[in-house]
Amino acid sequence: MGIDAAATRNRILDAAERLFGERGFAGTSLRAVTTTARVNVASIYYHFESKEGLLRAVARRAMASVSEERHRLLDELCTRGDPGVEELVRAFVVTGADLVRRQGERGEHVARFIGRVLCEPGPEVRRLFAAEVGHVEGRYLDALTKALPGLPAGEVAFRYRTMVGVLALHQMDALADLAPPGHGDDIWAGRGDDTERLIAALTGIFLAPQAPAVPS
Amino acid sequence: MGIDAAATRNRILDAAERLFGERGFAGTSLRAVTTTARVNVASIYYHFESKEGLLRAVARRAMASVSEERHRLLDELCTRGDPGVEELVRAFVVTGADLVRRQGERGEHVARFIGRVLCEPGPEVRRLFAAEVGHVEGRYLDALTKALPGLPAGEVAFRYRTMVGVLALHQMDALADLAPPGHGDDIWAGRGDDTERLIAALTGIFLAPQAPAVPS
DNA sequence: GTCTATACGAAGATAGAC
DNA sequence: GTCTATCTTCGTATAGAC
Repeated sequence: MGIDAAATRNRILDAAERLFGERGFAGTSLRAVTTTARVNVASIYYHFESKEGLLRAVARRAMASVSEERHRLLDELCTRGDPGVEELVRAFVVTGADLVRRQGERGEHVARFIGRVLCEPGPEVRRLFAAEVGHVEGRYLDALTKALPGLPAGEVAFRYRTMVGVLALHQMDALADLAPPGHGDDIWAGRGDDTERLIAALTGIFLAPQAPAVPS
Repeated sequence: MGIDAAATRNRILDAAERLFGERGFAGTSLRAVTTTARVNVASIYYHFESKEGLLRAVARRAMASVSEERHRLLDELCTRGDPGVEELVRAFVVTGADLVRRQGERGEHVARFIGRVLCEPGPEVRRLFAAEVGHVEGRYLDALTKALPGLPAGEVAFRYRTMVGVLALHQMDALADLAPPGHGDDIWAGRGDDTERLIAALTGIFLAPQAPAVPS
């Protein structure tokens, strides 16, 4: 693969990452991608085989960015001894902002894209996501479990996934839109920097007492 | 509007509710809707003006079902004096299960649909959602604020919306899919009845201490 | 008021020249 | 590797029959 081939591939990935994030997968046509990437429709099929192949490639790249960032933040945190719950949550939440700081605009696209991918398409992509970020997830789960003695690992995992979901929605601004016209505008500004309240709320998830066992 | 016209209308609404919930809005073609509803393509345009009009109609009907259920549960709760945080969260979460119990399969469709609608399309539909369920939201916010003295109304609203988001993801099984192959299958069964752990986690959100003010 | 038939464009995908 | 041309299918929407 020549240098310009790689460049083409990357332009396609960049465009798709942004558009999928903004309009969703089903809502984005390949033609929209090729237009903003200034490439031919056929080149997508050459490089990625199909629209879904493109999605997978974008997803893998985006996850890789996030995973890398998460690993870095976690490493940093662990040099100062076993981190507490809130520190772990903070590191997790801050990843997005950190990505923006390090990668500029692309960081936002990555965050949006991941938010979308997490709730839009079929389960397949979510499972790809799960497989791709498995390593970091494992480290986080271990650290959280250690920080939360008395809470079974299964419970920690459940709450971890809840956190992932909340962060995804937050990253695509889905929560801010829920403010109702009459009641909410004044009591919740929305769109501000909600990082701190987000961290507080998510930490609360982990610190909640264990649910009573259900007979099932 | 004749009796069979209303029947056609309802068949369309039922089909759309289910399909939008399963495949998303952009991912569902009108042809798919008309096929499962056994009606002609034109009848959609006759009854709903456009695809988006159909979405709005489906959304309104679904919200109405949920709102009604929520009001009922909240009424019931308030007859026994001022409810606590956990009781409120439980009533909120249980609505989905209750809807299934009362409406059968349709309850599941409604839940899925609302989950989708909440995170898929543009902000417009989310705002429609917000407007439509505004009344119940107001009552819940009031009750929660009363149950949480010391937590500013804005903070309660933020956390309430976080709860709505988590429930939406949960209702479309988005969270269960995140279990990674190697690590999670054993420690979190997924797909079980997670109602109790969900209630515990969400209650934790509200009981978390307030975040320190951010300079902004 | 409701359905049949169909127009029209856009979508995903491919073959083959360069 | 990249682009042109084209195929097929599907989606939205309408005009007109009943």
